[in-house]
Amino acid sequence: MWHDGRVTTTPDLRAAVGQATTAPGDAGLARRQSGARAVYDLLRGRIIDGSLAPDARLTEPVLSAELGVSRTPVREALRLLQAEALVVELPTGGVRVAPLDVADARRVYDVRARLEGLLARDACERATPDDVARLVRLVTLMDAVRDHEDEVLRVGAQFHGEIEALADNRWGSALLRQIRGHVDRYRALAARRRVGTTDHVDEHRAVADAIASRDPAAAEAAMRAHIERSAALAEQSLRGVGSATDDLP
Amino acid sequence: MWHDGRVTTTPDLRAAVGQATTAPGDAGLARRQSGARAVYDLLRGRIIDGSLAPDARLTEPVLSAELGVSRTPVREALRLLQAEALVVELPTGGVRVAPLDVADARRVYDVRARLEGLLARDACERATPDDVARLVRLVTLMDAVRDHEDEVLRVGAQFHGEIEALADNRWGSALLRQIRGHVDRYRALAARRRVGTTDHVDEHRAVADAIASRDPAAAEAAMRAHIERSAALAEQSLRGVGSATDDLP
DNA sequence: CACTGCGCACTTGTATACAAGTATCGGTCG
DNA sequence: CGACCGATACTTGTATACAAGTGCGCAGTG
Repeated sequence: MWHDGRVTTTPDLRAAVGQATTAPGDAGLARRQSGARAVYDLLRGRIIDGSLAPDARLTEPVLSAELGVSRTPVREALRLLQAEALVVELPTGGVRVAPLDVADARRVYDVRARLEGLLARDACERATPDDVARLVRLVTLMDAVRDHEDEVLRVGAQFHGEIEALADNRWGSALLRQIRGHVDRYRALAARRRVGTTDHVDEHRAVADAIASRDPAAAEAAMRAHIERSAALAEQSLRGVGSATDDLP
Repeated sequence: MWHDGRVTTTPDLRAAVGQATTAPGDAGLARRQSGARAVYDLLRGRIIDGSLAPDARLTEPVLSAELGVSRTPVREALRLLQAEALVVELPTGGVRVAPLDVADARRVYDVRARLEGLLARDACERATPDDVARLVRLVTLMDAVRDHEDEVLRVGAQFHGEIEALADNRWGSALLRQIRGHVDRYRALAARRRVGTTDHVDEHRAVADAIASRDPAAAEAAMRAHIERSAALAEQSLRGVGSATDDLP
């Protein structure tokens, strides 16, 4: 499955398009689920989880046929993915799934560290006492579930989401969203080979404490340090998985 | 012209499409100048320079007619602009030129400061003695032309481009490109009302010195400080131009 | 005169048709 | 047997046709 260039197993693709991943939380946006969006969501998920292999060529006609839509929405979805750099343009004009360059993962995390650091700073400058209390509560909760890694991850995501919401920084959020797909992709790749873990609880607590102390610079530094430790861990986990991405010449 | 929602004057639009802004420096990329790209370049330029007013509604049929191409490339160009946030989606599905929110300019510069800071750090870690010499030479050149503001700006752009090239950080560059249009847009808006200037020469020299000293953290800090001073200047210049953007309710 | 209901014109989203360029594969020739 | 050449099939890019949903305006009415 990993090396197969096409959409394998063909499971309810046509069903997925037209309904797509309708997250229950999106109650606010009553968007007309344009088929292009559905195709985009589908392909994006498959690229991130690896069922669409790196370097796999994606052509509009075969995607059209397999998904049961015309080329138009497929084309639009591919352009969206291209803007997100999840697919790269071939010299001839087509696209292929972006290669997995493990060395580049570091770069993704570097950028993420700066952006999330900025958001932490902004959050610190805007947080009300109630907000601070909520962050502290999340850290306490994380501590309580610290033995269940997936729970820790879930609470962690919630923590970061809270920071992002507090920051209310449109540009920071937009750019973070731009690279989130790649972060998730590397994370999915490293998931199988986790070699260790940092102390998520303490690192998050450091961020929360800095915000509680109303020290924006400290908040930024703590968040940045946290992401950079995550980066080091991911890098360590990824080292050696190159054997699973034998696509580069 | 400022308040007119449509493409005014209609000067050689059809001529522009099909040839487009073929920058002489783009010799490396022998891209088939797809009409969609030409439309994108054209609209992007008009949004940045203000000839397409903020909040102006852009509809595919009229753009098609005025540019002499079908809706397909127009649609694609609009989606690219949307991904870049230079146009925003209307609830009904159409798009309009992104409003000019002066308060948001600060956010753009904040993000830019982090990204360029990261690039300066990376550049510092990779620069060869020759590279350092080139940067120093640019600062010297900037000093020599310090009385001609446009020349200073030109050399400054070259300096930043050199840093970016040295950094060789795909993600930093990609995200920087994402917001460059907005930076240019605010800069164009502020150009008419420049109220002062920071000492570009000294600020750039600080960056070059840090890199020459092989101090990545200092390079990052110097670049970040430089951008933040530019931000303060732009903010100051922009204050009061709200009268020129009387579009919000 | 204000309000309500209908109808039109316009918009986007999708599908399909057409043109042009390119890589590939087979055949043929040296 | 290898290399070159031509034709074919496939790709993207563009144009056009069709369908559906939405807002706006106008007329009629209380």
